[in-house]
Amino acid sequence: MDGLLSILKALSDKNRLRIFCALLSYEELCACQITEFLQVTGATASRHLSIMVNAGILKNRKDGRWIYFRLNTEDLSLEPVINWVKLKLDGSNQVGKDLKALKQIASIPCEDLCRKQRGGASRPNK
Amino acid sequence: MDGLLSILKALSDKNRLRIFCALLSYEELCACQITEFLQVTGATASRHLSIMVNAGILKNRKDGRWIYFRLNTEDLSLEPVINWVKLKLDGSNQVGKDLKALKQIASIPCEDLCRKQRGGASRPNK
DNA sequence: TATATAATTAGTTGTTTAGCTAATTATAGA
DNA sequence: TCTATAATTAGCTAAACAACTAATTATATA
Repeated sequence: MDGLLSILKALSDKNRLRIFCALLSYEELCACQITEFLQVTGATASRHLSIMVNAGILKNRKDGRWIYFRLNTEDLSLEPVINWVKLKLDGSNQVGKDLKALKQIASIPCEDLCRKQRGGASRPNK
Repeated sequence: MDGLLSILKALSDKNRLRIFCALLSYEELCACQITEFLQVTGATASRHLSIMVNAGILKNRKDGRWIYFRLNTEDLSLEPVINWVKLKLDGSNQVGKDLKALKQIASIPCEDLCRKQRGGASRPNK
């Protein structure tokens, strides 16, 4: 029961549910992309992601300085909840807006995105 | 998305998840039976139940002084989550203990149960 | 009609949690 | 090897929430 509870708690926060939905459409997303997507600090995004990883919902992989997150599709017992969320959020206004924003964010290389996040211009200005 | 979130929040509390599971095995349960089951005050049980009713997970019906709660099986979009929870909690130790306790509680008439809860003996002692 | 009582609602308290900034860790590249 | 930097962790604050007791509401029965 505790395992199920940790999954339910991981999904019962709006920002984490938005991450979950984003990863229904994107194979994987970098921490910096999720930070940009949620419009929170990197520390906050990182905490949300670690809650979801600890609950077994997400997996991650490291690629140099970047860490990419994806749904833990290896756990087949997550399939029903994935389908349920898809069913419930079909046509959702919020999801529509989020996917639109993600399309833009995913088109920016992580390097540029991170530069922007630390306050620089969106392109090197030398 | 807000509707889904309210369902997830309603299920992401241990006592409420226990109520949900109890109602997977019992067609309906009275507020006083759930109070006894959770071992909390009636006020606390009532609050949990109203959160679940507001989320659309439960329905209730009044029968005199007693109010009975049941899963809202009319909402077919709840089916996937019901099946998921069943799958996840199959063989759960907690559920086993709860069902055992419920068997005892459900065998007591509400009248006797309520008398016991307000501090009286389990049977009229006149 | 008056009293007893099941349930809910109001009000309070302690705990959990989401967000932030600052500090730390780990990796890439000069 | 040293510096820059992406991510995480630590520490803090404000908001959300679960539990309790007390007050209120609605129903049954003497």
